Amino acid sequence: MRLSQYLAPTLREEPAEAEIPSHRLMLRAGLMRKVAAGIYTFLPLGTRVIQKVEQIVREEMNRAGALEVRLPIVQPAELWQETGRWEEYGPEMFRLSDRHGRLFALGPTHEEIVTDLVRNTVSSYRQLPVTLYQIQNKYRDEVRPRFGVMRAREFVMKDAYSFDRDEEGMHRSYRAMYEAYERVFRRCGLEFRVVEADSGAIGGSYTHEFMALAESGEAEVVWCPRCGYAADVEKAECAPPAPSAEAMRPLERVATPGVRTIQALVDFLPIDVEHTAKILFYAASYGGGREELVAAVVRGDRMLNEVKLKNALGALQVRMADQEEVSRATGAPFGSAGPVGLKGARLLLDREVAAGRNWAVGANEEDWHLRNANPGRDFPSGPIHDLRLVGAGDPCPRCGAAMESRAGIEVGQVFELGTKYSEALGATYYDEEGRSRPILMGCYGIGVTRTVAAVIEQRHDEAGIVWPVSVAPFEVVVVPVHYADPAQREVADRLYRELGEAGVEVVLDDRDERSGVKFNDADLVGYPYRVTVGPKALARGEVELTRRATRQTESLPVERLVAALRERLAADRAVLSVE
RNA sequence: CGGGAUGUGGCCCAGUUUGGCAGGGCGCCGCGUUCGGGACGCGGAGGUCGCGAGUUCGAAUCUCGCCAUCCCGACCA
Repeated sequence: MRLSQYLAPTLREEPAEAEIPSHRLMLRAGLMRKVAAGIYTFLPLGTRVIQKVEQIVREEMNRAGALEVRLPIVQPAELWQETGRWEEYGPEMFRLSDRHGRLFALGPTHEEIVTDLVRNTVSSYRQLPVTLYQIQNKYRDEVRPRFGVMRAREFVMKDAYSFDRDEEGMHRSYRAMYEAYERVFRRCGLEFRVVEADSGAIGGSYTHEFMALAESGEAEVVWCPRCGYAADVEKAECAPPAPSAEAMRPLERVATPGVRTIQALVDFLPIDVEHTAKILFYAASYGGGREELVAAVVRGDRMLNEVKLKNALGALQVRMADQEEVSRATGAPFGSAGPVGLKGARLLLDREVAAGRNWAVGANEEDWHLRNANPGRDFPSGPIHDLRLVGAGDPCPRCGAAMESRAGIEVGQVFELGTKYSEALGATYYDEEGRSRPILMGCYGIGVTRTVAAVIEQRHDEAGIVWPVSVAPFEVVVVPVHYADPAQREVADRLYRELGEAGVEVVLDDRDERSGVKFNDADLVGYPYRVTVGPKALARGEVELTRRATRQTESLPVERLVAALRERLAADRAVLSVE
């Protein structure tokens, strides 16, 4: 491809609307343009990168035995009503109606459609197992689209669904996808961790997330450097606290005028923060409009994990209760609540509070606190749950070593669904004895456009993107310093032609621009290699080969360039290889 | 949905406080000079100042309403 005939509009200045590196660079390097919040047009360069990732995904899916299909984006409401998700999915689903007033959704995911397909086409155990996948746009009307394609409303996703006769088969299918995902992300050059995750609303039992480590990530990964335990912070546990050896001291009521926060309490008494406990009030909803006020007690310096709270309660949703709700139900002034004598809310203790002694807590009375409150003596000793958010430094639940934590981008997730959808939609098969059985399902997603963003987050510098060869839009750019010069033109044209013939993905920057413009664009777009054809080296019959990642340049004879470049590319591919 | 900010040519921004000719840089078109890290000169095109009302002799600027975009939070298969 000749850049003079290509559409790669790079921007000299930082787009005002973009914050994180991948978003800024995708706009600046001419990969995409915004059309509306969370909705983008992909230009030729961006399209090529997406296709590269798609192709890697496709190869690994096919290798794992999955079959590619194309399911509709426009999906009838009836199917979603059958599983109850027409209501459940809420405002995140784009909905529309046709000219007859029939309701449809733009697919945010495809469990309903694919299960409908399978219930109508699969009836015998002989047809199982089967795994179907597609690579296609998905639509989710996110509350807050942000960071470019990181959280978009229209995005490219690979989604796969496995169908098995029994649990064992489901585990096998799951394992196959899990391994395929590891290969995909390794080939894309991502630094990632596979973590245990909360199954959330999708209702499965077993699930892992694939997290690309990056500061801009919206998720947090906690892992143990010793034994390898790794989990999404929403799910992460830590080793249970040892029961306190302290003797219970007598309960003491202390005047604490104006003290409303844990920090103020620590400073005022004074007391160490490890002996303070706080109450967090939540409104838990269980469906059918049933709501309940919940009081969760955790150590003063801990954060509550809302996902754990939700799971402990078996609630559909929890939200922090507001001041007014709390004082109405408990009669306790906000900021002075404590577990001793608390009324009007369901009390839950974090393990750490249950195991501890002599807590400083609110007295349920303005300007008063209690010291040496003890579970079992002064307030109920249960129910006990693991409610706290764990983080860096907490002991590993498996081996006790101090864990580490980093932000991550969720680029993929694998789920075992069991029979949730097959039962709702009546997807069954007949076994060898002619008995009808529900099909066991799994579902597996990769955010393709998000993966592109994750690669950029991990691989960029102040000048631009630093693509790994596997997903770069082109592998090499040939830059004649001054294309109008006949000698340079002749060599540049020849190298461009020979590289193309050798199967290298190459662009020729034949634009009538100054060399500085072309060099800067080459760095911005991030082609892994640049071949510079300039008068200095050319006088010796040489050209320069520069590696984008290191900026290292070597000069070599024109006739050796093609072979040398093929060698370098082969070596780079070997690094990303999964063989 | 709560909080904050911003909307002026394709891009980045000034002008709004104190109402008075719609500006600069980049990019774009033409000519010339230049040519190893975002050149220079000359000439040129391009704007309902987010939209709608209102105040005023006069509104990018003041008032009211709406919309869009971005950030933080809540939310998130």
